[in-house]
Amino acid sequence: MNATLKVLQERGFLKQCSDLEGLSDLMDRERVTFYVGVDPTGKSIHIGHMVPFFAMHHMQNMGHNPIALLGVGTALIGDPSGKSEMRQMLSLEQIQENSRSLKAQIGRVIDFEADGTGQKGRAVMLNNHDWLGPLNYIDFLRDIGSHFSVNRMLTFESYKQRLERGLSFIEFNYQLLQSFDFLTLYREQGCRLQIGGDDQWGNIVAGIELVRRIEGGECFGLTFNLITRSDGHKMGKSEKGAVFLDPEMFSPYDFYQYWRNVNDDDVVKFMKLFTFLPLEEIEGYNSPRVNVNEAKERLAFEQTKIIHGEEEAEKARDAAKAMFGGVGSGEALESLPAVEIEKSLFDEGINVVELFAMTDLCKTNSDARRLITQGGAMVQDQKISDVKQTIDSSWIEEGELILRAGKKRYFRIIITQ
RNA sequence: GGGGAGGUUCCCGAGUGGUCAAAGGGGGCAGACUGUAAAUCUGUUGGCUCAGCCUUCGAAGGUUCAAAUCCUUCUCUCCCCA
Repeated sequence: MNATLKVLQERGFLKQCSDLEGLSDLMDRERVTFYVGVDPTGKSIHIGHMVPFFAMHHMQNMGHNPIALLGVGTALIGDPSGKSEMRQMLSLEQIQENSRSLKAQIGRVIDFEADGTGQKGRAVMLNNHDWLGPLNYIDFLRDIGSHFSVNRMLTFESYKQRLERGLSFIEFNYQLLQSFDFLTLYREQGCRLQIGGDDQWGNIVAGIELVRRIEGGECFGLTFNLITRSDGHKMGKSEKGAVFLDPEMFSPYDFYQYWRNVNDDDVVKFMKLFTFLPLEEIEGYNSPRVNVNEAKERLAFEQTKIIHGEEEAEKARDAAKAMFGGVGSGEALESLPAVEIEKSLFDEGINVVELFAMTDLCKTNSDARRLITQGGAMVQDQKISDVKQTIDSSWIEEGELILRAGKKRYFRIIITQ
């Protein structure tokens, strides 16, 4: 098998390939241009969306040329694959704004600077609105639509399910548009391969067939395992919602903690998929002699480094160590979420319930009251169980207060004049 | 256009005049157990000046001592027929 494919296989990416042997031969012979699509339906992608990009990273490093295709055009429609509900329609402006932030995020693992003269392949980002936008309906129906059989499409699992719940006509067209993307990239960029999550299998195959019918060209499809957690929870979902890459939406500290707390059974799997550590090194963590917690720390650090940079990763790691190791030192505390409160508020003391409600630890007073009643609230490492407790300036140390909700959530209050 | 079924608290989903802030499950939060894991068990899960009060059951009106439950209009969704 081709060396690049072997890497992907060993790291646990591969699920299906339209023609593994053929693709392997092609990749042995030449630098292959390949693409993956991403829908700019939100301001930030979350970690579950990153799998194909990590795969893409390895492929680029081994000399193949990635195209990250922003589905600005298709996002206006919505892909029915794997979705149980109709998607919300977004405005073009919203989508284009989303696209800008996505490119930066994808840039964390794909090198868009590489020009393809070195070992690395050349990477570009394209936008399918460029060719879907100007499409003429009649021409499209005649040239592309004629190649699709409704009977055939209805046999696809993704559509079958949607028939139960309802499927609008424009959503039904998604497959045609995605196939047209592939055709366009084949013609204009010499793209031979489309990769994606396994939920994209049907659409990818449709694209390959379209290229063969119209251009007689041979293209390939490769899908990756949809990542699941061993506890059955959805990958990329945390207590705080989806694990977004945007630090504004999901702080680097929480990001680190998400990986730090993955299931034992998932650590090695995730290291292979979501870090660039060499496989031999990862295997080292597979041994029962190694403490899983060391492995988790490594996973969390590496992953945070890739997405948020080394500095943030170190800060998150130090903060976590300080918090869970016992006493927190001043420096490490800096990456904890914090709020500034005026000193005067503490002159007469403030009720704990209100204090907690001012932080992100509790949404409302009731929420804070519950936390305290149930014994989960702490101020400066002292358990507070009385909702009437007052916190005054005598609690303040070194100009701050550390609040804690439960075992894992901390919040820093900085006292200002 | 005709006929039918529906819109319930974060989600799914009970509830068909007072005993409903609304069953049950999921999810979340907290506690116990631990390893900052999982599983398990327990508690909790609208808001507030919290033994009391206030706002919720698609929207607006109405009937009633009393409505998520009845009536009217509007609105949205789904299904069947054309």
